[in-house]
Amino acid sequence: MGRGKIVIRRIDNSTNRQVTFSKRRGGLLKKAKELSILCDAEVGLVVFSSTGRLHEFSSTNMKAVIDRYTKAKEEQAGVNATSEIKVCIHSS
Amino acid sequence: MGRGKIVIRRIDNSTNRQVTFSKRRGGLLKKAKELSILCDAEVGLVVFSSTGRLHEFSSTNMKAVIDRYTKAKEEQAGVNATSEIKVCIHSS
DNA sequence: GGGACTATCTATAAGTT
DNA sequence: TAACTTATAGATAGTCC
Repeated sequence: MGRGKIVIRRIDNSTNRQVTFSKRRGGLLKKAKELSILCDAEVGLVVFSSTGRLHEFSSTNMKAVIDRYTKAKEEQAGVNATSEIKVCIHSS
Repeated sequence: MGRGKIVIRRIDNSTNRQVTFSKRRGGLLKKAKELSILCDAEVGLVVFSSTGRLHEFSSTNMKAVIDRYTKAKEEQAGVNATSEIKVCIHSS
């Protein structure tokens, strides 16, 4: 978007990269917030700039999102483990 | 964007909410990826739909992002603790 | 570094099949 | 209901301060 089309690859010029980071980070955080409101979704977004600075958004609080994420992943792993067990039983 | 302007509030109609969620989730994930590439940033994004389904993007891997986030937060807390100690020393 | 501007590109709301 | 289409709102690249 903007005056010219750009290719999605690392911006070499560090000044331009910083400016683009600042603009797009704002846009991304805004859209994350909009999604959470419009669609009643729980969203957690963490961004570290190339200089190591942290920026974040969470619709509730980040710890809650991370905990929920971790649990969801554990459950997924559980399901996979179960299906692997089933596979073992079937193939033996 | 689109044929009409919308207000950012929860979409009541569940069908419309689901359609909008699907579209905007895609857009958000894409922009998160673009930011990470263009600006050499580390990004982690977690989205739970209102029905509880998990969607995610991470520029490296989510565990690494969460660990880095946790450490950054601990350091922030450390800095704050230090300044509070300083305040105590000064005021005593 | 941060705003303001604006031409242009992209995302998407609404409509259609 | 999910795709596909299209008109339009919104994001942003380039620019100047």
